[in-house]
Amino acid sequence: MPWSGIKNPYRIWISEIILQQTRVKQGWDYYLRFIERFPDICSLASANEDEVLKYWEGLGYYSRARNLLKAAKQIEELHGGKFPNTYADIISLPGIGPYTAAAISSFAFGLSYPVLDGNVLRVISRYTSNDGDILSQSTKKEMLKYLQEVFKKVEDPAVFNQAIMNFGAMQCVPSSPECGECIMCKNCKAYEEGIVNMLPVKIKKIKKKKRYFSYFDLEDEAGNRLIFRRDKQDIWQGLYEFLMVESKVLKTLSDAEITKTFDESQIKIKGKITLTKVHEYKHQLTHQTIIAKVYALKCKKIKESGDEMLIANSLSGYAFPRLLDLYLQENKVNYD
DNA sequence: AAAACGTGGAT
DNA sequence: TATCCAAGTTT
Repeated sequence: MPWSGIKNPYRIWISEIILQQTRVKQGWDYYLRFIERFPDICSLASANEDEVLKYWEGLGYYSRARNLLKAAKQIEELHGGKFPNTYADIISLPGIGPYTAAAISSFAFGLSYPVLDGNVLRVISRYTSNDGDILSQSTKKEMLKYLQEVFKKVEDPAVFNQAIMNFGAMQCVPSSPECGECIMCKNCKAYEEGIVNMLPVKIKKIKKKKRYFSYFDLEDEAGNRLIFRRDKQDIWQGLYEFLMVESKVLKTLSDAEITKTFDESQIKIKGKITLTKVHEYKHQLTHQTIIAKVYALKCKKIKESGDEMLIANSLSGYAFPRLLDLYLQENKVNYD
């Protein structure tokens, strides 16, 4: 990994945030680019949120990027720009929870805090044959208690944390681990009981809802486009999109309905709106399925409009959800 | 305390 | 195709 062996708390912080619910392969390039553009706390703290989000574009869980910026500012104000070196100060930063606080505390400062992530949860549940639901608070508490006991004998918390996570990622894998070759099998209770494949227990009930988005990508003859920043408490907060109407059911809008939508949004346009093409996308998220139609529209000129919207000639500085990023790439929109 | 938050790759 | 999973946190 690009960050292995690094002691720089800032870099460890960035890498740990990127790795939250994200595979190394997926986050690798993001880490390199992020570090290059924002090499230290100071450069991040003075950045603009749109740019930070642009560097996060496509990675998902965008609150991570927004919190990164907030935290950098907090470090500037409360800690004089120097990364805090106590667990209490670290966990008080936005975007940093128990796992990340323990990771930074041990990796950067050698403090004795056990990490408890998905890997560790799996390893401990098998090793101790604990069939509690690892998503429940009580099971996590139980396992953390177990680890804290173990940590009394741990000399190098950083090495131990790194080791147990790697062990989970490489040996004690979720499905069909090779227990016969495992160095821990002699003391593994789940192995002894023959229930390795039953563990860990995860009880989750996610109900997926379907949402239907109609996007209107209006471009004028000068190549200007109309975009909006998503600021509501919803998916993709802080990212940009075209004028959008959400509906309960899938529908195809007529030219008249499209024109009406622009009229109602009090957008001033010179010339008639003409439809070039309708693109369809299905986008799968954890808790919802987005079914989107993107109407590619042209007009003579987009005039100044309300302050919630933006008329942009180049879209390269704005972060878009993957769905729209795909659309922009497919249509070779001025996007650099 | 449960539900929401993204995306891509594996099963 | 559907579901699960990945170095979790916030509300």
